[in-house]
Amino acid sequence: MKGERTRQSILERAVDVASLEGLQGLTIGRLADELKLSKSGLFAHFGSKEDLQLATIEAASQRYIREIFTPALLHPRGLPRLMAICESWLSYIRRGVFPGGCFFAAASFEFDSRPGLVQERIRGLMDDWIGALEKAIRMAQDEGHLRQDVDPAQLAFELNALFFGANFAFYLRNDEQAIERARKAVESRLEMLRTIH
Amino acid sequence: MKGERTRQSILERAVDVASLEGLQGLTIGRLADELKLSKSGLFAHFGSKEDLQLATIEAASQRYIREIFTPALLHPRGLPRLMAICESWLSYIRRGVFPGGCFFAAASFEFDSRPGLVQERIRGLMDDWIGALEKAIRMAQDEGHLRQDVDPAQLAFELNALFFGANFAFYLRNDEQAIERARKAVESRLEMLRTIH
DNA sequence: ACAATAAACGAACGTTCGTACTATTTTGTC
DNA sequence: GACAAAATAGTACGAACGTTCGTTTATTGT
Repeated sequence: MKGERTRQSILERAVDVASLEGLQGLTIGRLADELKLSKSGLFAHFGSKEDLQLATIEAASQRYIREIFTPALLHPRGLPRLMAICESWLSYIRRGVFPGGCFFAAASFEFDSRPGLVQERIRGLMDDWIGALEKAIRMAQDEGHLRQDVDPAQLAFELNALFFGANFAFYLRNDEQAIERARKAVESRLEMLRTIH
Repeated sequence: MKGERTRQSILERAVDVASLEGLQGLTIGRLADELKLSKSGLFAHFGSKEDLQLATIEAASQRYIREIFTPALLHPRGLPRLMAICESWLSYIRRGVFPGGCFFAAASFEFDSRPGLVQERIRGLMDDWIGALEKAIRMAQDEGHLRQDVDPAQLAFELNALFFGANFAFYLRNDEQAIERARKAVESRLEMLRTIH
């Protein structure tokens, strides 16, 4: 099937454009021009703008998982894996996996007050992401690496906040030290909650 | 002058709409409809869409300063004032000062990769905000409330990240506990960096 | 090779966008 | 209350939006 290949190439580009201009700034005409496709030919792959947005979110999710999660799973469960996830996240910002910064941070703020299918999907994926962080934290407790009195939801909240903060400072403020600052904050927080010092 | 009054009422509404739909989702036609003005009548107050966006940012900035900064300045300089700023920020989210969540968090992520006057203004205001946080931290050091080896830029980064994280969790994830989590994280961080325990 | 199917195109739809003009109403001052 | 100025309305424009349609070109399976 050639259509599937075309669809994938459309979505790869759509993810990049959306990370730069937002999911609402992602327009079918512009996307078609950039890919040298006709508007109608591109449109036929999706059927509606909302469908295109949803498909773009799925494609971004795959990239996210591939770049952040899969590599981190190679590390042994417990604190090493949790730290690998954090490292992975920060390097994902530095490497510019999405040209406009973290796709999901941007989408989260863009759609946090816009009910609809798009919001629901973003919320679902962010729930998954925070849930995965919490799971990694719980594993670190089970392995005896982190103190038992740590609240996984609390720590996941804090780590995620530092990630978003790094994205903000790095991309908007052009603060080259942002990533280093986030790393330092993550490390000192985890160091404080370790069982063995 | 009646024009100035009209302009202010336009901007008040523009700030609310932009916090919900973004600065690019803020359209002149829609704004005119909501305010029962003609498109051209409204447009005449600004002269261009970009000017409207810039004026909206200024109006949002005034609201931000009024709601967060001015009340905090009533507290004595040093740790009390720094904590008041943090409290003020979190209550500003809970109170829904902007209907779509923090205007500047949203604008920061919307324009972090879109060069232009709007981005420059947002960057400038965010620099001011982080700078104000750093200043409050330095004052707390000068007053002997915070340890001298604290890096103001590092702590300001962390506090701001927790604020943005709270905004994210509260508005997108509907996490009622988000604000409490942020407060806890802020308090434990400040507690750790105090001179006297 | 050929028919069946899938994919892409081009033109047009109605709507909304931002912006430019001109006309009309409202306001403040003498 | 007349009059200039300021504020608002009205109309129109070209461009871009998402979407639909009928047609043409490529690809596939036999």
